[in-house]
Amino acid sequence: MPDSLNRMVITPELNYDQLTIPEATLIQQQLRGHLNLEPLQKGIQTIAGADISLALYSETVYAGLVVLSYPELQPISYSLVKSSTIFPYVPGYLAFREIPAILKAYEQLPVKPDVVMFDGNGILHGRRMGIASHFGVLTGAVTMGCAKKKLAGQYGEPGASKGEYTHVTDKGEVIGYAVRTKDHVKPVFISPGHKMSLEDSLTLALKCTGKHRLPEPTRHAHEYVNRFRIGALAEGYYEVERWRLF
DNA sequence: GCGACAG
DNA sequence: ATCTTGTCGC
Repeated sequence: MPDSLNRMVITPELNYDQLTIPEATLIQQQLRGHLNLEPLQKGIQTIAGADISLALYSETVYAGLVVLSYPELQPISYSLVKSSTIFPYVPGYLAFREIPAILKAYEQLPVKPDVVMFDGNGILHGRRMGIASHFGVLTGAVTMGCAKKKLAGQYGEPGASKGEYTHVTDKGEVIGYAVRTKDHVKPVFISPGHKMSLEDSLTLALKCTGKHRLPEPTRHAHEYVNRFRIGALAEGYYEVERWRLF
């Protein structure tokens, strides 16, 4: 890999805007060699959801992470950062468009979450390097993906009840799951990103599922960045206020 | 060439 | 993803 591209992979101040698709593909192939899909190594006490919101035809992106307590799933802190991107949305290369902004929000967190769940895929990707895996390898964080639509592979329709799931396979290997998180609602696509196993991602996704289709981490993240974009929340790091009865 | 195609 | 209005259901 050319040195110029290698710097793009390890530099804290990422700038993917000038990359061509062939160069981005090379970076994904390089990062793939550092993937770790072994089982979780420690207990989980916090899990964050990461997402971005943007206005149509605008290069401004509103990124954020919402950290939840686990297994209670109550928001305890959040980080919001306004940034910009010109890298277009290209299926299979979402990471190059969203990671720079999400990384800034992540760096703004004084205490990192035990797991980060992305609105997108982990290894459920043609080159096994979706945004969750890309971010994980880049930062060393434990990550997983939860997409609302299938990006790659084949799968059978899971049963209609909440909790039922099927394998998503590609080229003979299981790369994720189609999970029914709510009765009679379209399934979501779950896959490990980094530092967790396929089974870990499925277990965590189900434990993070409440009364909505989307798991609590990404559901809250989506809600927060949208409120940030419309001006209801300001950029910065905050700890959620709570009314305690003792 | 044709169909698929995260956000 | 975002743009949009109403509508059906818990």
